[in-house]
Amino acid sequence: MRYPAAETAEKHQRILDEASRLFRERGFDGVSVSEIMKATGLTHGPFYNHFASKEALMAESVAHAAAASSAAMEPAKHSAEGMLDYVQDYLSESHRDDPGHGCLMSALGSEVCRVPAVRAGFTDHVRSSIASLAAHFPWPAKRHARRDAIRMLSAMVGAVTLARAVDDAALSEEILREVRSQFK
Amino acid sequence: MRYPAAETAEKHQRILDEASRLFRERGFDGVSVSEIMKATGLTHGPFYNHFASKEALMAESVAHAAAASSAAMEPAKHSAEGMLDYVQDYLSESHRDDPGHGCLMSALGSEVCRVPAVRAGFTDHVRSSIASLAAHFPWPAKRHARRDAIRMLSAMVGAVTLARAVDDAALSEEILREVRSQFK
DNA sequence: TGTACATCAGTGAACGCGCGTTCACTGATGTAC
DNA sequence: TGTACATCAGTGAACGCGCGTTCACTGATGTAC
Repeated sequence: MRYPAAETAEKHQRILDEASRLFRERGFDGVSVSEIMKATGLTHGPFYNHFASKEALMAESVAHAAAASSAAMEPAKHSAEGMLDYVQDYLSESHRDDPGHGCLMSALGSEVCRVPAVRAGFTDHVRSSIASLAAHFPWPAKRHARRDAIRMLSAMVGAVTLARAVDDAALSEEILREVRSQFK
Repeated sequence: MRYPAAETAEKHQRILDEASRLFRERGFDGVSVSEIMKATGLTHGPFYNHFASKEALMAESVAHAAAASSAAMEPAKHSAEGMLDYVQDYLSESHRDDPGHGCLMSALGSEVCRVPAVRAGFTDHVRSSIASLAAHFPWPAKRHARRDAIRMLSAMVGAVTLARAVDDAALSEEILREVRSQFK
């Protein structure tokens, strides 16, 4: 049956919300189109009314998660303390334990290079993350801000990735703690 | 038909060689059992003479790649220059472009937490990588060696992961270069 | 304003495909005598 | 040393399953008059 026009756009957003969460939690291959549609409360059929293919959804989901991530960082940019807290939260146990609502780069980092369709959106996100950290983090030397932002982002992404992968709670916490204290 | 006993053990090793290369290149879900067996020059049938399941192969492959990685680092441990070169090579374009023979952590980092069977072997590898870096890298302050090793490893894994994911050659090289110069 | 009809998002059965896994069979090797 | 037979890694067809994707159909909504 035909549905009110407004609902269609809203459903598109809901599919993206669920897809970007599930992809981050389970990886691109770990979630089926049916599961994503079920999570939005629909059957799998109308998926192709919204997206050309699963790969197209992956690409839009990455861009969607990137936009959400950037929006979440926005308030922190207004103060040095905000940026320090942002980095500390990034390296927290609660971020480690909630990949579905967390950073794209640490959740899907090693998969992105194998999915051509998502690389462009991912690259934009890396670029804007570096730029935001460089511009707003309270660096001791502004002249090296970009260089230092790249180093910090690498350490953040690596630390959260390793902290999630490791199955020893003490080691996982040690990794987060030691990288956290590097940027305090 | 029955085959010479010596060949069996050798084939087991060849399967592990190919599997650990292919998993690093394409991810756990990106390679089928048939492809791995074909790469070793066999049909897929005898796979189950060697391994209980694909998941068991993943676990052995991770341990196999970890052992190879540790062996490759061994000669570097004998001198400060060796360790400095090791880290520079890790952060090189050639390592970035050859995940199949490179570091487990940057190739499969974000997938490991979703495959319970491989986490133990992966954790051992993280632990031994931290210990080796802490013990042999020429740190300015030995007292903080372990802390500094954790920070360096996080940055190395994050940098190579991002450098591979990004589809902009200049940005990819910039990431590697800036993290390389941090440890020179 | 009321009626007739075209639209199109959602339904759910169905498609082909490749996956991990199983199995009856083969036949050179290793072993018992 | 020679012969008879058990072993078992490799073969390749086949299994069920879940995947991404398609499609004929439904029926409330939006539109033309």
